[in-house]
Amino acid sequence: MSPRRVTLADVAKAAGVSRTTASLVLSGRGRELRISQDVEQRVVQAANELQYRPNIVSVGLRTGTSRTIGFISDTVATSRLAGDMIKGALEAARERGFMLFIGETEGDAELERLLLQAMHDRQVDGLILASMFTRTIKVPKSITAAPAVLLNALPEQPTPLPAILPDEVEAGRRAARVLLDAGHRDGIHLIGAGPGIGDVPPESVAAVERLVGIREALGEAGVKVAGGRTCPDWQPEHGFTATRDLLETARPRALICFNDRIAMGAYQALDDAGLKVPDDVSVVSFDDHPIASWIRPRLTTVALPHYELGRKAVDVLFTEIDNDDTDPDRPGDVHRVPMPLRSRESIASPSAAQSG
Amino acid sequence: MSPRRVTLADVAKAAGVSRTTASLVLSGRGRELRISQDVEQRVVQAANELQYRPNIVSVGLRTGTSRTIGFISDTVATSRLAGDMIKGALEAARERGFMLFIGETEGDAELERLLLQAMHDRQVDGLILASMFTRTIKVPKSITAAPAVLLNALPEQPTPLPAILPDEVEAGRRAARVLLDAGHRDGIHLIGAGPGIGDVPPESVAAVERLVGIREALGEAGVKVAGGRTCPDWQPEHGFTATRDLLETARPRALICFNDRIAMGAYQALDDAGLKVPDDVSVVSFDDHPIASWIRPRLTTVALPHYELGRKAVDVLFTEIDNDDTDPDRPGDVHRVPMPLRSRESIASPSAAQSG
DNA sequence: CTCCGTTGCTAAATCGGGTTAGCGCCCGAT
DNA sequence: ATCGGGCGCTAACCCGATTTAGCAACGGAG
Repeated sequence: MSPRRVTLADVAKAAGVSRTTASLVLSGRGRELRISQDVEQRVVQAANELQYRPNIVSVGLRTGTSRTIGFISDTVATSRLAGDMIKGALEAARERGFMLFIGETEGDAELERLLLQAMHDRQVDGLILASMFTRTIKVPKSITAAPAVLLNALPEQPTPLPAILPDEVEAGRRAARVLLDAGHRDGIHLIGAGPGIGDVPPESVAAVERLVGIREALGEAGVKVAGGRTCPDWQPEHGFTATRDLLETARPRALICFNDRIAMGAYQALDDAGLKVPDDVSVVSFDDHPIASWIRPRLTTVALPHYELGRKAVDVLFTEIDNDDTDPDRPGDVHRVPMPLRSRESIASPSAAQSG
Repeated sequence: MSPRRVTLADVAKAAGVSRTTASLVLSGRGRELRISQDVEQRVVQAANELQYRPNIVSVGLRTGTSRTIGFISDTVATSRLAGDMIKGALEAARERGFMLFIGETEGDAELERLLLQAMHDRQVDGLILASMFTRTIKVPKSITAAPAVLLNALPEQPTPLPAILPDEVEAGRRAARVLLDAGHRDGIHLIGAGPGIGDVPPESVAAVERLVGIREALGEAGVKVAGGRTCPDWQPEHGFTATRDLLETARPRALICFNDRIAMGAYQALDDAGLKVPDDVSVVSFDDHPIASWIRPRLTTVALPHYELGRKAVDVLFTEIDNDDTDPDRPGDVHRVPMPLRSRESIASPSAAQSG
């Protein structure tokens, strides 16, 4: 096919030295092993002229490394979420000269096992186990063959693996504070979870933590949640029905929607009821999904930092790779990545209208 | 760290044979090379008991392959588009025991060069060069080091690389036919491109081809496009302003929007003007973005088959890998993947109202 | 009895690097 | 003249597989 790759032997021959010498010079150990300036220069020049690049496969065989990390997620296709997370991981890895293997388990444990095997067979230097929505996962035990971190997930059983998660509690506080700052005190309703601390969809870490943050911040201001409705699935249609049902019995002044898709449904229900956002009802939400800036008025929302999560996962993974002396009994650190507020036009001060 | 991997030497020792024999048996060449049943059985059993898995890095060094393909795209983070494309490629690759390297160029030629290098250094068996929106790209010449295909992209200069693209012309015809079938003859306006064949955003293959298909299908039915407005960028806000401007001078009966985000903006403008979809105005669009089923009424749209595109790219790539005898002067085949219609609720027969 | 061919297996080379042990040379000290 | 030691470099082995070339044992033909 193409002209054979340039090998170290070619460089050595061109420079008139042994492969050993060429290897020492090019791996930067020439100085410490007293290779002469003259030889060093000849080797470097030969390498440049021949455009030599070391074959990473060969290096991998000798050293057991591959300059590669594996990114295993339950799905890569849900919204742009996955894309941004992968992008962050990709860039952080590239900065260190590492490539990314992508794998998708679709929640299938057997597939996950095969994928881990395939990655180990390729001698990955580390693994990222990612979930596309924040939740607890069962960590496969074969994971211990290489350093690993959990991304957007917490282990069901205690493990020494570090976890990288969005700071959902603080996000909840932030959403609540936006309403408080605008002057809201009454008629604050939740759509997607709540009002009680137990009213959350199963397995959703995000729901629990956001709810905790919301209740904390409101509580500190002496404000009570007026009501809340749990949605079985956080999709627009459920946001719509939950809000429509709410409007039959109450006149909310502000809605905290548990994600942007729910908020979109809420917008539709408010519109049907002839209520204007933000003049009649303020709306704040979570995620910063692309639609948040497509719907009108544009939605104020607390953003999931997907890109940063991906970067952070790689950063933490590299510290794991570097100090290999981790205590297998100490549970892994949990790293929280801040969720920034995106202020848009869906919040206003409560008018002098009726409360609910 | 972990107990050393089981190697072929371990299996050979356990079976009481040489590494050569073990290798022959396990690679299925035992029969042809007259290894006895007895020995074959001992080797297979030893391999199973020790849970032997060949080290792909080592195989790679010897054979020059890696059971890995590289997926290089301009960006992986735009909408779920990329995710589905990657997912399709991922599954098709996995079915053959291959893994996927992911890389992102961000449109930077230098980054692309480095990425290609990094992949060649890892001896990828093939490459997929993907674009996140259908367009023409400049093919880097170092690509020839391995079999490659273009995904969602056409080469600027003729190359022997095959290309995999959505069948946009047929999609255009399909969109037009939906309206014709519903009885529309007058007041059909285009939003995003047209009405003339040259009225398209630069570099957008999709715009040109969709427009061609639309004009063909309408022309065959003896129907003329009532008007069209080009959008500089296919985002909701531009769909909104284009539609708002249109409504100042015309009363359309049907809109063909060039993508779903534009259609979303069009919905907003129609709503502002007090026009109902689909009773006053029918709307058909392209892409089947998630929002198409979130907005109300749900949008009839001709779907981009991202998942299928990804699969197809891998399929075509493997035929390239298998017959290595490609003529470097013959231009590569162009494979078109059908774009299926998603019928929803945004189309109705034209009412007896005024035409525009 | 010798020669030859088949059968069943293995030694050794190979891929492309990294790493260890050590070789030859020159210089200064004894 | 001899010895010791630093200097500058290289031979040889290693990683874990595949593949080529070939060896030993056996049986049948001449």
